[in-house]
Amino acid sequence: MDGGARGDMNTLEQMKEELKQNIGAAVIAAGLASQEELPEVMLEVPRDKSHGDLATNIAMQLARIAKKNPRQIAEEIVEEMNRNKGFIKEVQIAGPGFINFFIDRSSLSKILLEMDQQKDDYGRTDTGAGEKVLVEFVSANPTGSLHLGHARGAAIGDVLCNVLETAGYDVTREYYINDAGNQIHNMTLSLEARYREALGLEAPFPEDGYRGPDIVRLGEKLAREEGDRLEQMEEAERHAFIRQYGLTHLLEKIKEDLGDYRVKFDSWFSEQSLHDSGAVQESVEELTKRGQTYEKEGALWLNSSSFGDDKDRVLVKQDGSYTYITPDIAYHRNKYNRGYGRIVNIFGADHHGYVPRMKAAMAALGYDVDQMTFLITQMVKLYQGGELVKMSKRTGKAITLVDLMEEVGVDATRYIFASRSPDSHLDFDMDLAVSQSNENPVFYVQYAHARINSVFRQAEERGYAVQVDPESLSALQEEPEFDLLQKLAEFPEEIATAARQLAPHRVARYLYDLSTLLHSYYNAHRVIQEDEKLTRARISLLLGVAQVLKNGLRMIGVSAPEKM
RNA sequence: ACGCCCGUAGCUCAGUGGAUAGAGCAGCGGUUUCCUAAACCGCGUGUCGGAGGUUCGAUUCCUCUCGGGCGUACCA
Repeated sequence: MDGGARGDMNTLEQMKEELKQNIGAAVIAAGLASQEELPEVMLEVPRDKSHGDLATNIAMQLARIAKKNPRQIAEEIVEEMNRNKGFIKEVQIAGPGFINFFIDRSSLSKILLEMDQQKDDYGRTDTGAGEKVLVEFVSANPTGSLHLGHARGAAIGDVLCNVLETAGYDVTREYYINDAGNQIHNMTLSLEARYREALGLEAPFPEDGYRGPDIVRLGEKLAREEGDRLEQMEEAERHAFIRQYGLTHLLEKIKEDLGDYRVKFDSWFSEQSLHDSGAVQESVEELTKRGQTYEKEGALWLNSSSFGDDKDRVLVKQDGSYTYITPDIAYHRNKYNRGYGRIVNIFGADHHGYVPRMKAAMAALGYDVDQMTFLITQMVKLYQGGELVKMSKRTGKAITLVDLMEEVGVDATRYIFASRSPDSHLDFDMDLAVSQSNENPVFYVQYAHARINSVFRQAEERGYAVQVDPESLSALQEEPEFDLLQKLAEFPEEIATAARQLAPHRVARYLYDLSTLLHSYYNAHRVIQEDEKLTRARISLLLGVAQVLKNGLRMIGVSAPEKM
């Protein structure tokens, strides 16, 4: 905890809390419901401004309990509340029984003072109460380059982690390295073949090999560095060497590319370490001890169908080796044992079949499955020149993360992925993403930030101090100014909601909406003008907007330029 | 066959147990002696895929159904 910034409710939250209590008290005072019957009072910001600044549907919720029609109930609640007004300027009953509250606008400008205190911390809440959360994402096999799907997973995972942190969770970002299975053997054979090709030797390519250009390049590099020395080795020795060489370099490249993409992990967790420590074997033994395994046809099976899986799964094959699921069980068991209250796994849709399996395994081990959430990111289709770009695993042809960063840029790529719901099937339009025009939404938000800074530069030239001036705030009287203030006040709650719903794309939407308000305001009202007090007030307001844009863009990993 | 995701305006996508379902793009028409026009303002008759059900109220929840994507190994 860092003192004042976290934990304190901001102005809007205080108002809402106070109002909720007043409403609840009024319901009881009017004899409409007892304390026990009282539903939770819901207060929301109506879409339509003519419906007030805050509204509650409590009267409708009470219809059954009080056995009266909602409008009648609303009347009685309002009757009780009239003695207790405060910051509420006006109350109206509308529609089927909504109670709409209109806020005294002058009270909202206080938010700018809070923001001025909190600066980069504005938006933080203690919603998560410091709960430990492990977020595993990307976790691509170290067998080649990261592609389009990983780019989406990386962006969503990273933004989600930022959101969770801002909402007061204690987040660990983890990448699970599948450095022990069959696919690594495949990588080894593929790299060996490319190495031999680079030496000009006859080299049949393995059936299920990795055909990407990255392995070709790595094979050439290996040939340059080692010459034909490896050819003199025993096969086992050579494979061990190539395997390690490939793993090291491919993983390094993945780290480097993710770094360029502004994604950093706290932890790189090796599958091999689970084998080395005996954790895999231990997990099998634990499941057996719990009576959740059985032998059949020479294999060891997990009784996963008793825990919601379609069928039972093999843990140890006839030949004594593990299936891929077994080390994964050890891995997730390890996550639980590290004491995380919440475990979030972000997977691509092509692996979603794995979810019931892993949940079943954890349930069989006696863990609380509800602590573990799987966030599935849906497929990305890439369009270029109006046509679908085909990917091919067989030929290794695929658009990589590096391609996207080079052709589209990190800001636009991250913004596009971050602004879509994880479970929407995404059409990624390269032409639109690259375009430097108003078609590209990332510029819209960045431009709002740059515009404000441009105003600040002008203001400074004219001798204004670019800082919040508490004395001037009463000059903010225009409708769009109130809209902006209200939007700014909602920011912390928006982040908290995004965290609770594991919905990082809400942040991008929020920033877009805020930018709309800003651009509209900018076009309608001049910041710098004759009236100095008003000018100072508007500078104060824009400082708040710039701060939230900056904080929000930082959260989605997009730059906030001061000039464009 | 079964499981998961999606189906909302011409296109790309938001959204929600509530009031008249929204935004961008595309299209049409306006705005610049004025802090950046990458902007703003105006113009939308949508079976919220379809049918039932729960509810005072369903696009939202449940069931069924149609269409698309993905997945269902002693591969990973």
